[in-house]
Parts: sequence; C-alpha cells; structure tokens
Amino acid sequence: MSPTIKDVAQVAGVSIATVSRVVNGRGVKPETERVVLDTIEKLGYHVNLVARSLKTSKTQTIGLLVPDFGPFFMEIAKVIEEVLNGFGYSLIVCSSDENVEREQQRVIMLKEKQVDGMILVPSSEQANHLAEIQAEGVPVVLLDRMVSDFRGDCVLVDNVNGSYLAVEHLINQGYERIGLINGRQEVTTGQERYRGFRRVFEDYNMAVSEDLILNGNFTTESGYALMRQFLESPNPPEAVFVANYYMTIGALLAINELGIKVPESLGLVGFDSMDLTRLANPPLTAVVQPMRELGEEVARLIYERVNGDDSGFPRLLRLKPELVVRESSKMVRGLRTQEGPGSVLKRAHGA
Amino acid sequence: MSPTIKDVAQVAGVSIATVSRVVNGRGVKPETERVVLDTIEKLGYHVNLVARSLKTSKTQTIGLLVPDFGPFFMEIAKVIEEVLNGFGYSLIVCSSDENVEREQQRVIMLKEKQVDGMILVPSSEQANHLAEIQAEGVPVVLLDRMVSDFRGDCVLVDNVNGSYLAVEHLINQGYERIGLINGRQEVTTGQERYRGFRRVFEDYNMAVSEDLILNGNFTTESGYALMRQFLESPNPPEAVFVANYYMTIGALLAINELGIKVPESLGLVGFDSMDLTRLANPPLTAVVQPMRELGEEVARLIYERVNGDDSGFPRLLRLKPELVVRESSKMVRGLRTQEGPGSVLKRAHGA
DNA sequence: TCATTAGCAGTAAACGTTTACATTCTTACT
DNA sequence: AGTAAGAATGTAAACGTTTACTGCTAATGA
Repeated sequence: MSPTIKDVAQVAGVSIATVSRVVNGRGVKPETERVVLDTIEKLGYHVNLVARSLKTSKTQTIGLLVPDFGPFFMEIAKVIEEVLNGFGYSLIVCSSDENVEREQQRVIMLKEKQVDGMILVPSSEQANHLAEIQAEGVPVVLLDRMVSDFRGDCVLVDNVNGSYLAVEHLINQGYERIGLINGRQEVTTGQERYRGFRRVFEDYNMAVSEDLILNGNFTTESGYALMRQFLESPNPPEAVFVANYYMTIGALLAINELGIKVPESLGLVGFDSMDLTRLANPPLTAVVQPMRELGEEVARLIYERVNGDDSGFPRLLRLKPELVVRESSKMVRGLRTQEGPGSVLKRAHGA
Repeated sequence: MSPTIKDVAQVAGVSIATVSRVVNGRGVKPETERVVLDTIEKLGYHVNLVARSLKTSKTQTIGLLVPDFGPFFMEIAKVIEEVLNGFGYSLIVCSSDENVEREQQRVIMLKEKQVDGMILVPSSEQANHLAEIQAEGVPVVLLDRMVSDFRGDCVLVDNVNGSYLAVEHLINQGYERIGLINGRQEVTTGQERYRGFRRVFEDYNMAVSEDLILNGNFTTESGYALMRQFLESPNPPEAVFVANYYMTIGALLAINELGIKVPESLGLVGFDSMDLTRLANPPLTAVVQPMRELGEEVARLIYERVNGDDSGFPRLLRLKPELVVRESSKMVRGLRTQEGPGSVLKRAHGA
C-alpha cells in the first residue's frame, strides 16, 4: 500500500542504500539528497519503523506495567511519557490488575513486542519473571514498590517515614485512639507504611490498639468498606490514617455518605494530593508523594539503562514524601474528651 | 541474544516452518508438536512480534491520540485499553497538547509505527492529515470531537443537549444572571456546548448577558482565572455553567480560595462526575458524559474497522450525557433578590 | 498390487529496513 | 596526464517471521 524505500529508490533513480542514507542523514551528495527528498515528498513516503526495528533490534519503545489505571499511576505515567517522548521513545502502558499471573503475561507480551526496556510496578514479591527478562538483556526498573530478592534498579518513596509523619502529626494534635486503614501487605508500599505506623507508637511509647487496624487492599471499595466499619463500630477511632490514595477516596465517600463531620467527629489523614484532596470537604491532610519527580527519575533511569549506561547498578532512589497539613486533622480540643465511648455516628449526630 | 525460531528448529530437529506452525497452532503431528513445544520451553523461546508484524503487516496495536493526559481522557483511555486488550491489541497513547502541529507529528509517528488503526481526539478543525492517513489504508475513528470536512467514523457526545440540560436546570432553579465559562471554540465540543447554552435562552425567551460569557481554553488554569474574574467583577453572575471538567476544577479552586459559599452565593454547574465532583465541597451538579460507554464504543468500532468490517461507514455515534443534580445548584430562594448588584465576594462575606 | 489422495514437513521467498563491503566517480597532486 | 585517495553510490546479506509450493510418506480403494 504505502510506498517503501524501494519505490523511492526506483523513482529517484538511486539505490535503496542511498535513500536509506538520506533518511538517516548520512553523507550523501547535496544534489542527490535533493532528488531523494523530493521523491519522498512526492510519494508521501514514511519509514517503516517495524522493519527498522527488526534490523536494528531497537524499537524505541518502553513498556510500563502498572497495577491499575487509576489516577495515581496515570499521573506518573503522564510524566514518564513526557520525559521519554523527549528522548524519542514511546510508551506502551498496560495493567497487571494487582495480579501476579497477569503481570507475568504482560511482561512476556512486552518482551515479545521487543520493548527496549521496562518500567514495572510489581504486584507481589515474586521475582523470577523479572530476573528472567533482565537476564535476557532487557533493562528493568522497578517503580514505587520493591521486591526483595530482585537485584536491580528501583525508584521508590520513603514510605516508612511518610506514614510516620502522618501518624506523628495525629498524635501531636492530641489524638489517641488512632486507626489505620492498611494497604496490601504483599507489596512493599503496604508493608512500609504499616511499619511507619507502628514505629511512631514505639517512639512515643504508646500502645497501638490492634483492633483499630483494618486491612484493606488499596482499592477505593476497600477504603469505603473499612471506613464504614470504623464508623459503625461501637468504639470507633478518634482519627484514622488511610494508607493510600484510592482508599482515601473510598474513606471520604463513606464519611460523606454518613454525614460525619471532619475533623469535628473524626480526624483524617490520607494519601496524595491531587486536585481531589485539595478540594475535598474538608480539605484533606495528606502524605503527598513526589509523583512528578518519581516519573522523571524513573524515565531518566530507564533511558540511561537502555542506552547502555550501567553506572551504579543496581541503583536505589528513595524520594521523600511530604506531609501537607490541611483541615481534616485539626483536632478540636476538649470536644471529644467529654464524651464516653460510642459510635462516631452518635457523636456526629449529637446523640 | 534470545533464541529464535531457527534455534528451536535446529535443536528440535525440524524445519523452521514446522516450528512456526506449532507456534501458530496449525496442523502438525501431535508427537512433532510435543518435541517442538518441549524445545521451546527448554530454550525459553518467545516469538518476536516485530518480525511477525513485518511479515504479516499487522502490529496488533492501536494508536490513541488525545489532547492531554488529564483525568478525563485517561479515564476513557483506561476503558479503551481494557476492551482492546480483550481483543489481543495493545495501545500506544500519546498527546497532542491541543496543538495541531504536534498532532500531525504524532499521527505520522503512529503511522510509522504501523499501528493497525488510530483513535483520535482532534484538536482543531484541520482534516488533511487525517484524510491522508485514512487514504493510506489506516482506519481512523474520531473520539469526542468531530471535524466537519472529514468523512469518517465518530464517537461523540451530544454536547448541545448536555449543556442545554445544565443551563435549563439553572433557569428552572430561578437563576437569572447565568454566566458561562466557555470552552475552546476551535473544536466541536466547545462549539456545541456554547450552542446549547444560547439555545436555552432562545427557547425560554430570555436574553443572554453577553458580558457573562467568558472564553476559556479547557484548562484548569483558565477555569481558575475566569472564575476569579467573575467573582471579582462588580456585577457577577448568580450562577455559572462551566463547559468542561478541567475548567470546573479550576473554578472550584478559585471558589474555595475566595471562600465563596456555593450554592448560597453562587450557583454552579460543572462537567463530568469523577470522584472529585462527588466529593467536592459542595457536591457538584454536573453534566456527566458516559465515559465508559464512549471508550467501549470507540474501541469496538476501531476493532471492527481494523478487521475489515466497513459496515455503515461513516458511522456517527452520539451518546447522551446526563445531568446529575447535586447541591451546588440548589437556589436558595429569596436570598439573592434582596441584595443590589455587587461582587459575590461582598455577598459571601456579608458585606 | 498400483494409482490416487491426504496429511505432514521442508524449501525458499518475501516483508522493508540497515550496513559491510565493493565499486565507481571526483578531485587534486606529482 | 596519470594516479592515489577519498567521497559517493551500489550490491547484497541479514534481521525473524509467515506461507505458497513442493515433495515425501502412508493410507485408501479398486
């Protein structure tokens, strides 16, 4: 259908090698170049990158494998795309649905598509498929989550301290019964945030109420369900820390649905500051991760690796999160202490 | 590096044609198949899709070109990915930044990558590059926006009626001075929403206040700036309709920043119901577009086209948006009529 | 028993590039 | 003018597949 290099060569009266050289800007005589360029224009020729890739064994494509297409990872994907695009690469994004088998399938698919490198947010501690790909010469950089027995580059956030900051803030505000809506313990982000949570209590010499730890799975649905569980329990927490963005949304949904007043009846610290956390009712105190930086770093790193720069392998970048204090965690002193135990619902509705 | 079909053939002691047949599930004798399959397993062979694509001239890849990587289009991209993935296709997503030249570049790039088809959200009325691609045999489906002199498939939303519903609702609530934060007039979504706005006034036999129409460009920033302009003007509108999602966020930001009470001091109808509009303060009345359906339809359609089904070409799908009424547009009767003209700021702060 | 056919497997060409190597054309120097 | 060097171009192989064609084997029917 479309003209090929051969057609151009024929029409221009030169060999295909010459056309190729013109296309790739090698040394050809200016007048020959003119002729070829004109023919290319006339015929509407475009290089076939599939053919080029086969020959050069470079696709100028990076695979990005995320656990879901939610706003958090999409925000990062956007940055990655921008950076990589600047380097002349394009991106194939796919999702593992937080599911190891699917992750393995997708990795194979990306390998078959001959991506030059992969950025991967692992959805478990499984490492064999990653090592395998790596051994076959495809650079892999882990993003956001680590897997312990994988030796390779990682770009992460300091989650322990992120959640530490959040909970410490709650304690400093005077909250005592602090609940946790916990993330998936199968991945490092979940583990580290949990670790940070406990560490604060150690450092402040306080006991954690084990019954105020609810295990979620990072989804909005689980955030919603667990927040409801808290709110409807006979002896609910005074404040809750939610360990990721999607669950924060879910928790907020539950809170709004039940008409709970935040922070009057419940202190809240969530995760990540997109427009939503800023505009939420009330504006949410949150651990915010440096998403842009995360994307930039991981994009730069995979670019280096793909271009044969192995300096400092395996590189581990741990970026610092930040606590943004807004209104959802402002303790209203004196209010809570006057009441006996009871459902937040009662408190909220003045019962 | 990685083993090829040739290696497998050699080790298995068969010809490469046979290996190929095994891989593609053509008829080979069961025992031969076993041998080949075992060798594939042993060698860790994976088909090279680049080579296959070159031979078959099908890449099993669809290009998606959006004007930006914001949540609206990403939400749709997610659906498209899911559907297409089910058909065995992958997606290359890229952005035109609402810029025609960049759009043209990206289109060429996708063509060079030999995508089997493209889904495109045009960022102008320019059609020549689209027609060209189409003429070269690559199916193109337009999404969300139309371009008038392009003859091809489109999956759209009925924007005229979307914005009609919104403004009619405002009028029915009793608002009279209704402002519009308008979208880009270079694209059909912007044009149609504007048309819908005016049509309501015609139908209700009311005059539009031309000074209450502010022209934005679909970005959060412009939504913010224009809402501020409204709020700080001497004679601000009683209610505002914002013509897309990003500008709605911006408007909300401005409103919160200035501490304006909605709907007490200002009625508001925005666009699209993501988590944000639900959780915003106050919950937002919005024209919601059927994003999932949009994605599903466009994915299905491009799949059909790519697979040679040209039925009904050019197909035009116009999906219906829906008005979700929440609190931001509940007129508080009597309140406003007591005041003379003056900045909303004054009203808001009781001055 | 022999011809016919069906089922399998192999051979080789083709997809559109890039590039090592070979060849031809320029140019300039002796 | 002759030649050597260098520049410009051409030739052909290779990248890893798929697939039309060919040939072989074995089974079937008369």
